[in-house]
Amino acid sequence: MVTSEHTVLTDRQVEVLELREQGYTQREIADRLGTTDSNVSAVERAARANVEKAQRTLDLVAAIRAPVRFTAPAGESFDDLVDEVYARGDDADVTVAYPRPELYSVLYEELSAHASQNRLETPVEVAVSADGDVTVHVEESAPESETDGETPENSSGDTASQ
Amino acid sequence: MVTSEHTVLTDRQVEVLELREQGYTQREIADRLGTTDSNVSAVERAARANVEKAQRTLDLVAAIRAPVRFTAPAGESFDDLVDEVYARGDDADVTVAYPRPELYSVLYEELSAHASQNRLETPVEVAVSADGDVTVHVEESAPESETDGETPENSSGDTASQ
DNA sequence: GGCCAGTCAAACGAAACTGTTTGAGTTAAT
DNA sequence: ATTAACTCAAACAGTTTCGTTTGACTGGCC
Repeated sequence: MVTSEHTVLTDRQVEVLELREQGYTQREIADRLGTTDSNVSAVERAARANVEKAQRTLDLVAAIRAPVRFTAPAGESFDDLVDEVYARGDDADVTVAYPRPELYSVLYEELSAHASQNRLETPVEVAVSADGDVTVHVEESAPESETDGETPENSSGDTASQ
Repeated sequence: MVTSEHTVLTDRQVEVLELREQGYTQREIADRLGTTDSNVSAVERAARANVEKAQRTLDLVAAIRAPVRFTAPAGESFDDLVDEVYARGDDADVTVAYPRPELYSVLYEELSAHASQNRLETPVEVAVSADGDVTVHVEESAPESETDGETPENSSGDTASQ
């Protein structure tokens, strides 16, 4: 029973993930644990969601710690974006760890879904870490709901809310 | 405002971490957010704890996915432990990514706190990943009685506890 | 001594998350 | 058409975590 505590996973989730990795089907695990395959599916899904959250969290703090951070506006071309990465890196005394063609393809690979004709369709947040790694992140758009007029972010009210 | 969602951090925690990284004191942040320095301290502590949890979580799933996993018993010598790592690696067709002296020192560095006179003081869980990385983990504490029984039989009605 | 920056514990209500059940749905193979 | 393996949504009660407040505390530094 590997660990359990001090992680974002529960004991149950670790249990299921472990057995799953060993090749058991959800039904087999359900029988062993005395529950239903539906339940095992749900627990496994929650577990994998938590692992992804953990991964994203580390990406986030890496971005927070990055000495170079800026937002590339929608409409910017890939060429300009590449230029900007190098320029901002210079300003902060950071050496970007990729030569130009490589940086170009790295950016393209991760942004092609949000670009067309070599131009960004949405604003993109760019970070360059202290060791020159370049990371990009696309802000999610506001999720849609039946009722309009959402205010997902704080509106500068000092109302202590949680 | 980098991201927020789909991580293990709350908006507040990201906010504090971000401002902290930019060099503000807790009091300055408290004034800006309209709360107390004590509160900022608490939020920051929770945030850092969550980041550590995220890191540990990824370590855990790496261990779960590892093709080689075994528990070295208390009392085993470091030399035997090193031997065992190579032997078990061979069994699973995994090439350990360290030559002997290096593996020895890597293990020693991480286990010296739980060893004396070149022998383990507690059982240690060892994992070798598919690419040959070796990881160790020391179980926290033994809560209660423990029976061996490794047979994967349905043994009892374990009340679903969480 | 008085500041400054920060930590820690206990308490609180509010919000989020947990595993579980139930029931329906999908996809592929036989 | 049946089965196996799995997904998904909604609901539930129980647990955990959240931010916050209050108050006391530790070290440095002047």
